[in-house]
Amino acid sequence: MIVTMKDVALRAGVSRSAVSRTFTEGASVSDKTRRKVERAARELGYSPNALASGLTTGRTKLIGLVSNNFHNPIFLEVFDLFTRGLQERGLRPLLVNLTDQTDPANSVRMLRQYSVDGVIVASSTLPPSFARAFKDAGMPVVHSFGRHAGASPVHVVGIDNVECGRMAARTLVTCGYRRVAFLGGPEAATSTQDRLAGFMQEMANHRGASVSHSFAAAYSFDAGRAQMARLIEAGPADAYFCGDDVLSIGAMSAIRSAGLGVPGDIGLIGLNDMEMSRWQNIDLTTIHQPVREIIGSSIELIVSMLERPDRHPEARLFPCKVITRGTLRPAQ
Amino acid sequence: MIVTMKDVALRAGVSRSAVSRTFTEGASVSDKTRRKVERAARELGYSPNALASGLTTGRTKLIGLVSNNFHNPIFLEVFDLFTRGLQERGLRPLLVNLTDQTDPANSVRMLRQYSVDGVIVASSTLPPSFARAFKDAGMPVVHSFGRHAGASPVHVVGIDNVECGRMAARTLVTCGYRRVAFLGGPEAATSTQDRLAGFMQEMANHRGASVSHSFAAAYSFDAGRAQMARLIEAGPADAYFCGDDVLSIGAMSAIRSAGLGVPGDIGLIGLNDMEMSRWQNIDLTTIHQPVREIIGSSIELIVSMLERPDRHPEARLFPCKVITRGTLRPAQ
DNA sequence: AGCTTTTTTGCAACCGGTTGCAAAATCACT
DNA sequence: AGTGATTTTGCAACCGGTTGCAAAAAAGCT
Repeated sequence: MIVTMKDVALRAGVSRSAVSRTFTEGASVSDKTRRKVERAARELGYSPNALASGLTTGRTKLIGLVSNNFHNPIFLEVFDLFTRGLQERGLRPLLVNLTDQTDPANSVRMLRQYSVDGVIVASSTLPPSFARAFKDAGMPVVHSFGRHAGASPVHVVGIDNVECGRMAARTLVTCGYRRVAFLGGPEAATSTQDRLAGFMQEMANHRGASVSHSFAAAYSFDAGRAQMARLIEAGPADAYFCGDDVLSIGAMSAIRSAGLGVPGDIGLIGLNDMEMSRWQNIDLTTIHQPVREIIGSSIELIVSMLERPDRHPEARLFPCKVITRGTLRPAQ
Repeated sequence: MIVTMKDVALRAGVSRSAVSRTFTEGASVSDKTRRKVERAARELGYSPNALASGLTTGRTKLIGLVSNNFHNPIFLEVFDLFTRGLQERGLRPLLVNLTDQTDPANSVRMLRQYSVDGVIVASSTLPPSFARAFKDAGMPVVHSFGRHAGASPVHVVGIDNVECGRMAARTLVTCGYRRVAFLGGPEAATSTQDRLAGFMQEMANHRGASVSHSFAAAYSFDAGRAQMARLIEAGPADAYFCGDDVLSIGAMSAIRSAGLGVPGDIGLIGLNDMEMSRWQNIDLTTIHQPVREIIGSSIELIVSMLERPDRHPEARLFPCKVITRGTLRPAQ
């Protein structure tokens, strides 16, 4: 059934080594035998078994793509870009879906069993320890959308969440809001903590303003809606910086359900600039995160790690910018 | 660095075979040696290499997950459910992102190189020939969200698109619309063709009504918006059955931008019932597609194919139902 | 042509596992 | 203890490739 190099060698009248060499970049083969082999391979429909070759070379061209964000619409774009980018470089994404219960050790073992060449952790909510677990197991790792924590032992590619918090605060102040608040994602998420920190830091420069904060249970529509409903009940602020776009949309829904208007009664600014934020019936003012650049850079990093696994870990942070749409009143 | 069965064998004072048998279900090992081996394995942090074992057993536990729908929000849920479901059964999804240019032969070769145990094609727009290419290459295949075409040579799990077309037509008629139309996805997509056929078929029973149809360039917000803008320009129908939910939302956006109302001036019914369709600022009446059941069934099928690869191909179609929300006027 | 240098080639060992087979060990029984 | 049946074990060959090494072939030179 399955055609191996032995079959090709036989048909081409050469040794198995010759076949192997024909299919390995930069190996020494004469044009004559290469042609013979290629012809035989074509006739037999042969293509080398990546797994078998990975066994000896130690290179499987498999990259673990680890994530726990399977509910945030922005991750559809993330998966698209990652899979495309990896494919273009001849790499294969092995997808790992981390549910809340999964033990890091478990995924580490799993990816080691498949001897992946590297791991991309794509998540803004996983703690840094997660990426480190892979590194400790000896695999090249890049943490995309991760937190840049002091001297991280692994590569981190993402945005400066603290700065985003400041940016949101400045924007709200510029629009003349006085009673502002942060409606964060899950309290434990590093991204939430950082955005809050930046937000508070910047607001501290504006003594006249009143600032508060609270957290939604998840980065999700329902969580945003529920939390905003609670806030309205208790007497809401004038404007909210929401942990991300889905959360913002949930909040918007709660506001409208309460008979209030956006931005008339309450202003909103999100973070991510996911595709649907520009949909006309959403039209969310938000902070744009350069997803494409982050992913491109992550892939570039993991590829370079394949050659130099000991490459010194670095943090690559990309600047974000405010996209003004219709959920904040105009700047004064 | 990497610990192999030889190391474990040495440490446990047994042969390599003994180690192998300890880790293979149902092999003959005495409790005594099993314990010795397990202890040594634990101390060394050993876990067997899935690729090496796949080489001899012919089972890699890798499943190719092939899709081209990386822009439709419903596919985030699809990927989530597939990866979870496969993981739970000890299988690993190898993701393949088909761009428009990719040649079927190419992906077939690629997946053969990694000797995947099976392939799940998850797409409503790919022609049946695509799934067949994998089957012809000798891999177990399931086409999820595919078309049930007469005697398909591969397993198909999905919905009856023709019946959905009829269902949409009946719903519009029941609501009293007289000038109705189908706003399809890409004309070439099998799902579009089938939905159109069913829609026309059912409308043929209602001679008083006027029916028309047109197609959007893709199942996307922009395509839906653009096409609806064109339709409004030319004088729109009273209600539209849209190819899917994203398309509907795009259409809705165009309608509102034109100063018209939904469902006041134009009614809309979508298909998919993706998560955001129930978001309060969208609130789309749509036909629910039982994604969870389709995926569960697909996985069950592919798993059963692992044991009996020659299993006779079947079509599993799940019933859909109309979810009434706010984009059609109430039934009369 | 004869010699040296360079390129190409096949052999054989190896990657990390699995498995048929026969020998060794254990068990059950008289 | 001795016998036969049953279980456990290690050997060795294999899965589909790669690669160091030395021999063979080709190329370059006088």
